Amino acid sequence: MISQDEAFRVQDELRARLVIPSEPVAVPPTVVGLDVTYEVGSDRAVAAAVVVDVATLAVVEVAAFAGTTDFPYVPGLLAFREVPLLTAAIERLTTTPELLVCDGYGLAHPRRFGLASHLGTLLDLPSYGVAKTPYVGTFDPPGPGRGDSSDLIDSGAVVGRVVRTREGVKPVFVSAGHRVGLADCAALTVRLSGRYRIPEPTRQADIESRRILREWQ
DNA sequence: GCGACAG
DNA sequence: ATCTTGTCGC
Repeated sequence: MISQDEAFRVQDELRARLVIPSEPVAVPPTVVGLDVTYEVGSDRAVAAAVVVDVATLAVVEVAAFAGTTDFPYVPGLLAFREVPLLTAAIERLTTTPELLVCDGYGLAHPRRFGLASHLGTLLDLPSYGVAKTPYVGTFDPPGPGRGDSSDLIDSGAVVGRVVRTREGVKPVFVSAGHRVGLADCAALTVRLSGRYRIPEPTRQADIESRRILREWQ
């Protein structure tokens, strides 16, 4: 396992490859939702990569990787815990991944390099993060309706958007990862959310990784 | 120094 | 993250 100082250096090196376009990018026909479920009291875990059709929100393909983590959970270093498992799951897909939807943050991170940015630059794929709870930054509550959103601001910079995916539910925290701008990420999050607060790709990845871990142990 | 801290 | 079902409410 690498040290925290080494992990910081890896983040600095990978951040040099980061590309955040200021113009909108085309929405791909499919996206890949990602999540990891851990076994209680051990370092065994299952990562799931779920391909979702953007037009219908239907699950097109599920791939998973069961293994062990070698890095503890450290806020700000989540990528070092989850990226090896997630990349292994992504490599098992037969569908070509076009855009990664991660459970966590991208640029809304203490060093502007969360899990979504890490995975995106490593695989050179468009990526962004959807988190369920705040981490860095301040924000005003978004309006009450589906699609309402507000800026997530850290150190004077807009690092993400707080997005209401359903009327009357807690918002989610969206930030760009790599090769996609924040406005696209926020709009896509609303498009990818149907009946639930969590957008379908990461919601299905959560469900699948749980189910596979349950059957695997 | 103290508390807070994605999953 | 994880331990966990039903239940209240829109």
